Amino acid sequence: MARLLRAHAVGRRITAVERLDARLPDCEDLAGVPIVGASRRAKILILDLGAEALLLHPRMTGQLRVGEGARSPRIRFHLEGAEPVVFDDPRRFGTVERIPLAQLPAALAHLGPEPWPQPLAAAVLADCFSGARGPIKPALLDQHRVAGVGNIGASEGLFRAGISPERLVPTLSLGEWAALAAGIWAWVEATLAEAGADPITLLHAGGENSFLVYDRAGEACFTCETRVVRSRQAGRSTYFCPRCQGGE
DNA sequence: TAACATGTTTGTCG
DNA sequence: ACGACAAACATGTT
Repeated sequence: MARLLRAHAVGRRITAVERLDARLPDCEDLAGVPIVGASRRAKILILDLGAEALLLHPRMTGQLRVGEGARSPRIRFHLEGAEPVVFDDPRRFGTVERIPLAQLPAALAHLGPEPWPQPLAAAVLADCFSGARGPIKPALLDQHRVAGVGNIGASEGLFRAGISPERLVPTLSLGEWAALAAGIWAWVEATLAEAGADPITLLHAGGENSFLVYDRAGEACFTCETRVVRSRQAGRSTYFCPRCQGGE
């Protein structure tokens, strides 16, 4: 989505903002403001508007679309010389926030380091989990430790690393932290490779995607044919191959 | 119908 | 103070 914004919106001027959901902030006064840049931190999209920053978080079901076709549009940014960018979000968990540009670092300060585009060094990743005692998978969802890994990414990263989601954090070796850093990185790469074909279309559970274990309970592991298991950790579904991710 | 859902924060409890 | 976890957000899908 950051790529989409860079390709489509950066360098253009906002001509009008149509807010269709009153829970989002009023953006009428952004008419005439140029979009200077677009970036991303964790899963937060950041539009640089010069004096302020616009933060968009898609959460569960939010998507960015260009032009018409949105099913549940919440806010529409009209641009000079281009189709509008629409924040389409049926479940309405997504957020839009306006902050002065100077407050941007503070607004993102709670986030742990990025596991992509540079894979985290094993020692750095291990450091992120200092103090954690419980199973690795729920800890991986904590944005303070590592940024941008959600429920799908945690299962997919652990599978690629060959580490059981039940493994207790203090028992992981340096080699396993390295494998996990590589596993998370590979998951992001695989996701972007598919999204790259059409930057507007996101991947969805149950749809066409490259999930190796997520949402595949009872199906054969692509590596060893063992049935993928679904369990529940901290109230969230976890998927794993009990053979490839053996141990505790 | 009931159960479950891709993300993240918040409050509660130990 | 810190870690762990259930609940909450609002709606759609199985």
